[in-house]
Amino acid sequence: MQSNLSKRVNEMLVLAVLDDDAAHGYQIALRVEERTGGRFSFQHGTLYPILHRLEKHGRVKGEWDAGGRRRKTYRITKEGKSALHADAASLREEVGALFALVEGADDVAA
Amino acid sequence: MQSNLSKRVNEMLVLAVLDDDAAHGYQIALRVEERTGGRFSFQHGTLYPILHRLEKHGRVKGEWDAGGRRRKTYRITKEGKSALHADAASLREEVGALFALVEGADDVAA
DNA sequence: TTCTTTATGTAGACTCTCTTTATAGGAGCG
DNA sequence: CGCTCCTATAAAGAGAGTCTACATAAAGAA
Repeated sequence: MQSNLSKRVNEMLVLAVLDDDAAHGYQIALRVEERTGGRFSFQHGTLYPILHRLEKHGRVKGEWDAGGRRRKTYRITKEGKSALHADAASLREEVGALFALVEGADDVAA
Repeated sequence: MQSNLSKRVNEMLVLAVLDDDAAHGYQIALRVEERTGGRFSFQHGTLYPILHRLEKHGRVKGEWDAGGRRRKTYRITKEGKSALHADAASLREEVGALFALVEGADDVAA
C-alpha cells in the first residue's frame, strides 16, 4: 500500500485523546482503551515510540512535570490539531472507498 | 494495537476484488487501484505474499492456467467470503470508534 | 522504616509486513 | 530474432509494533 495505515491510526488515537486534554503517556493509553470501548489499546512499549515520533514531528509537546515524579505531560500542538483533522478526513475517504469496494462486490455486481 | 490494521485492509481489498470475479494476481492489483480511485494500490512485490498468505489460510485458491503461460487464477473460497464479511464488520466498528473519539474530542468535550 | 505494589518512562532484541530489486519465462510485435 | 509487455517468485532491506527487561518514585502495607 502507500503509507502505513496502522501507524496513522495509532497517531490519530493519541492526538484525539490529547485534543481533549493534556495527559501523561500512561493516561493516554488508559483513555484510548476506555474511550474506544477496548477496541484499541497500546502496549506500553508501543505508545512511547509513537509519542516520541509525534513530538519529533511537532504534533505534540511533552514536558517533565515538576517534582521528582519523573513523568511527562503531553499536549497537542496547533500543528497536531490540523494534522489530526487532515488525517481523519483522508482516512474517511479511504475507508469509504474500501467499504464501497467490499459492498459493491458480489451484491451490487455492477 | 491488536492486529495489524494494514494487513487486514490489504487482505480485504484482495478478497473484495475476488468476491466479484476470479482474477490473476496482476489483474487484482489493477482492479484494486481502479476501483478505489487510486486510494489503494499494491506494489507487485507486495501483492503476491498477500495472496500466498490468503491461500495458506484457505481464503483463496490459486490454480495455474493451462497453456505454458505461467499464470495463476485466484478465486475466493467460501471461507474467504465469510472472512471478508466478518472483517468488514469489525473494521466498521473500529473505525466508528476511532471517528467517535476524534470527533468527540474538543468539540463535544463531554 | 522497610517491603511491596502501582504508576511512569526508556531501551533493545525480535518479528512481521511492506518495499525494492533482481530473476525468469512466455506472448506478441516489428 | 530481439524487444517489450504480462505474470510470478524470491531475497534483501527498512519501518513499526511487541515483548521483555530495566530503572525509579510515590503510596500504601507491615
